[in-house]
Amino acid sequence: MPVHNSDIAEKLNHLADLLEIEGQNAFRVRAYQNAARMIAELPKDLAALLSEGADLDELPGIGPSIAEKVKELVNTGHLNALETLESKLPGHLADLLEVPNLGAKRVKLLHETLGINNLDDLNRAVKAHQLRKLPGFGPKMEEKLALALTKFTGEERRLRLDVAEKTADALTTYLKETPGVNEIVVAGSYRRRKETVGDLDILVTCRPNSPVMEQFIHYDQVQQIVMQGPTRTTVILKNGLQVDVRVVPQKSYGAALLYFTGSKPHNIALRTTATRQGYKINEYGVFQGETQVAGKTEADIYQLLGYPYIEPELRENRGELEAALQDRLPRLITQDCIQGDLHAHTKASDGRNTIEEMAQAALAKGYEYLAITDHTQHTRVANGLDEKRYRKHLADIERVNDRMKGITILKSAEVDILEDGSLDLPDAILKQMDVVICSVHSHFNLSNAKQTDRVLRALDHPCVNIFCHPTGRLLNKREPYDIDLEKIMRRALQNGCYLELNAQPARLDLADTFCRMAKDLGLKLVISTDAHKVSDLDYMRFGIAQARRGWLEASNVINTRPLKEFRKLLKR
DNA sequence: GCCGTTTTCGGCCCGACTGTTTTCAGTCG
Repeated sequence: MPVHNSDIAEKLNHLADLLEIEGQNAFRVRAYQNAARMIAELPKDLAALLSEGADLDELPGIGPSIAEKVKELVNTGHLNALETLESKLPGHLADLLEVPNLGAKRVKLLHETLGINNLDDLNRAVKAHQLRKLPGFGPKMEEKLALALTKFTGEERRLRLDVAEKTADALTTYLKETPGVNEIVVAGSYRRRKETVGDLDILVTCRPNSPVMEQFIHYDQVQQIVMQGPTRTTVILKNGLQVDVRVVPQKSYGAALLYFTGSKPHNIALRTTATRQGYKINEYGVFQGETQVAGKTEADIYQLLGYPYIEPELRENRGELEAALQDRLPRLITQDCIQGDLHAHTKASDGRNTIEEMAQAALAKGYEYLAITDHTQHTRVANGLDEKRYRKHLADIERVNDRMKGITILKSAEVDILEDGSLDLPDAILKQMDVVICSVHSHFNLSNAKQTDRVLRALDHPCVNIFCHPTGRLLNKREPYDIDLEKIMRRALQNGCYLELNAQPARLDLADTFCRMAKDLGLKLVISTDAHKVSDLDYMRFGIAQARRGWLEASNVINTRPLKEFRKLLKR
């Protein structure tokens, strides 16, 4: 069975957990966690890199020891070091680390004194009041753990960005009503525009004695107060989302914003640099001795340390600090660069609005063009069009196009790629389209080789221009299908076609790391909303955010081009 | 275990809050 990066990352994380419980050096533990994170984010399979003879310890965070372990995993499917450790510590012990307020030290103590090996054991011990006798535990901790265990599912809960946005908007509006509040900003992965967020980090500056924390804990959506102090309060909302509010003085605003925006690895890297330069960074500012030398704005801090401003979407410690020093930071794409949307449905298949309504909405956005891309016959659930209906639909598009001023409607369809890689409409019809986009909507479970070949065959069809939502994933709902995207990208490049970054917040497909892979390969992308109604055209901003996370510039995205140039780029 | 424009050895971000303490360890972000 092939070993994927996610499997390797999971094993390394498990190894890190057990080493931590065993009481190993914390930095050694972190080395495994760092490597696991880097590997999980890598767009290319390590197994493939190894078979090409690549030197793994050239990857950041991987040295000789971890490189050896990855090799072992890829070649044998086993990891001796992990298995040895599992023979000493029960395999499910690491599950306990996921329980709030339990870290390595406490888990070790529970295991050694009460023989607790898993969540069930912990449940029993809590109910039997055995914990309060242990050193470092007491009645309060026992109570907290009991409460945590009733809700604990073991699954990490991350909210889609668009869902989190609604929660954040309502809460910040409410907090702004507090007397004395100056600035409120949602930082964290939300500000970095990650596709999902685990919690909300809200930063507040206010006059002294502003009752903002009181206001916060009395928000009607608060279910539980996790902790409460003068500068930091954490609650869980009724929808399960954790929210942290931090209050800092105005002179620390930039430092606090930088700190709470993260990411953690970006901050650690930045602080390490600061230390080398004789400074200390914390959330209150940059300090030389006792003196604050920067901190009012983020830009001041970057500048002091010798960096240009780094956009939040880039702060993942994926090379942005090095690029900044060498003046190689991308000029990230912005929404006003977009000249047209290349993926939109109408009532003809599963959309809610007419061709004209969609075109009017696109015109109102200032677009020069809009492709109408209804489904084809094979996607029956979406009322896909067969040849006969499609011919009539083409005529409808032409009629509306003749009537409309100020925008060009492009004749198109989201053509199904069938299981064998053939297309769902005859060539004679495809040839009449201005642009042909195609997608996988069935047979998600093919092997990597078959799925890849299927799409390669579609890309080899001379009429095809764009391959849509290339991995088929639905965030929190459906895993991506197994496909070799690097091969797909190389073929697209070779054939003069493109991949879509689908801006639907439930898809955001391509992922940021694949956007960057495309850029590195020299393949341009299209950012499209896949709108099924007029208001969905607003999803463009999620696509733009994802593109920015993938280091894309306007020049990497073909629907930033005016129509005339765009048409030229479609020629294969 | 990883890493290097002070280093191939000796570092590795830094602070808030809680509970159990009698001055602090553990957890978390």
